[in-house]
Amino acid sequence: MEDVLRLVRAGGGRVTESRRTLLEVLFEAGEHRSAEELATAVQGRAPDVHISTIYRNLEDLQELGVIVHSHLGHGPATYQLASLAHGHFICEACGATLEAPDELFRGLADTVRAKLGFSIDPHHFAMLGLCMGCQELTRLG
Amino acid sequence: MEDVLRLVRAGGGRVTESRRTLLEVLFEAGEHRSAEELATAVQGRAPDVHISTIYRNLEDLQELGVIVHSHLGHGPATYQLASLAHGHFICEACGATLEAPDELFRGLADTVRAKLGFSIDPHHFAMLGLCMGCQELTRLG
DNA sequence: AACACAAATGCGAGCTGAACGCGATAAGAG
DNA sequence: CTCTTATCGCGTTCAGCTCGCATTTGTGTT
Repeated sequence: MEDVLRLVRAGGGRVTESRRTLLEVLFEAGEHRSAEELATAVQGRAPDVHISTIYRNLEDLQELGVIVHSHLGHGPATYQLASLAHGHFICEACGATLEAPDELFRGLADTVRAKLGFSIDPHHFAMLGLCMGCQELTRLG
Repeated sequence: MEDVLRLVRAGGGRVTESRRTLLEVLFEAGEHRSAEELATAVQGRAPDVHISTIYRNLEDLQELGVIVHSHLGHGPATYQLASLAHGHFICEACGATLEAPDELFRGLADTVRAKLGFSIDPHHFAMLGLCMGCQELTRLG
């Protein structure tokens, strides 16, 4: 947290109440928070912070590499600390979200680097599919 | 094409001018077309077709399994015939799009099925990362 | 060939998620 | 304490898509 504030200042940025509060919330809130959720949480402590300020700060913090956002489906983007980033598998049928340890992607990452020269970031977009339960249902129905 | 029209009728649907024209366009246009692009193409032949009709027909055709849509980035969704579906790798830096043969995902698919019981559909969301050129640039600074 | 009726359409309004323009405010270097 | 300018609050605007509703149009049936 203190490190991040130092990083903000180092980049010519200022540590404002909204920015500090947003960071506090991000550190406490865990994963997969939408901008709207973060705004509500921030406004619980600093009521006048406008949602557009949240969006601007989220963008700034991303540029600093402190946080990342990902898309888990058709809803709003979700934000979290970069250190917590991981991949996701989401069931198209029931919406269940499985978190994916990075090891799972290692094989794909190696293959893609070898064949296409491309270095993947498996976190940004979720990977869709069917969870175990919904595969059963599909098979039966 | 004829098969698709038959399928539409079989499902209680009707073959309207807008629906047939949209299908023609989809068969001719190839891959990665946004709803807006498809609308423009359709309107070249049937000027009164409204964009909301395009969206509704795209949805219906998806439910029939004739087409699929995917998200290649932060812009609009792109549509194409289900038979042409494939995965994508997109460079976060320069936007380059690489198409991914399904074999690339086989290893991941097997691992994920074994470990999580989850059956992946690698087409829906693109996978981000860095292309060869942009990796070089990043390395150089 | 005409009918009836649900499916589909055109149009406009509405919705969500996000970005922008602008004048006011305040962080923090000197 | 002052001055510069990063940041803010607010309202507006945008993109992408969805919905409600009156009207039109396929299509199986007569």
